[in-house]
Amino acid sequence: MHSKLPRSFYERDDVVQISRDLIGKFLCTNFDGIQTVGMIVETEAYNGRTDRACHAFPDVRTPRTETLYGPPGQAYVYLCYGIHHLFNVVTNSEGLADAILIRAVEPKAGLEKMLERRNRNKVDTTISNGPGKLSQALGIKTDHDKTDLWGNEIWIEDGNIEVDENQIISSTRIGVDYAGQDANLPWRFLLKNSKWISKKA
DNA sequence: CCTACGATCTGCT
DNA sequence: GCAGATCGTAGGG
Repeated sequence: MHSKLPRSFYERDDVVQISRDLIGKFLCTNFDGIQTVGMIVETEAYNGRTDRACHAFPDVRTPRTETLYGPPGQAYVYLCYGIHHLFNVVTNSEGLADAILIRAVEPKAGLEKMLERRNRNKVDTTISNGPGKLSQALGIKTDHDKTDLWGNEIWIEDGNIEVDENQIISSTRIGVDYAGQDANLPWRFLLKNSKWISKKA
């Protein structure tokens, strides 16, 4: 049985642990009656209070970061480089701006639709091996910012894939050089031996 | 108002 | 390996 992750999954206070727990889970979307599914193989944790790399650090409330301060279990989708829609999961409790960036998925269902959205004609790893690419493949845009993850458009399922702790690799996060020392935090998590990740650890 | 730049991707060399 | 794309956001005047 595949079941949607409950609100309690996102409400926990350790964003790093939740990032690990998301490896192997299924990210699903359903727009206009067409479902697409990808297994999460790469994540990054961002802590709103201690982490310079987080958009909300140290306590920056702006129209954009309001989502991060909102309820856990919602999507935080923002535009990067004016082109890419990056999908994050808000965690912890309301008022605490923690989030997890989903960086890569292994396509599992709705491959035809993913190809169409990506403007490709053949499935290979480049279909979804990066945060901008997977959002495009799954049809996620900034319009979906603040979407609840237990609704009918975007959700995450437990696909009952057993992922042992030693199957998860950690490394430093990508593209956060601006964060000084915090760029060295090992808060990127990868499914070992997956060919669907964005870059090797 | 104005400016600088980004949790990236692609195509070309 | 590298430059260009492309625009919302944040911060300063």
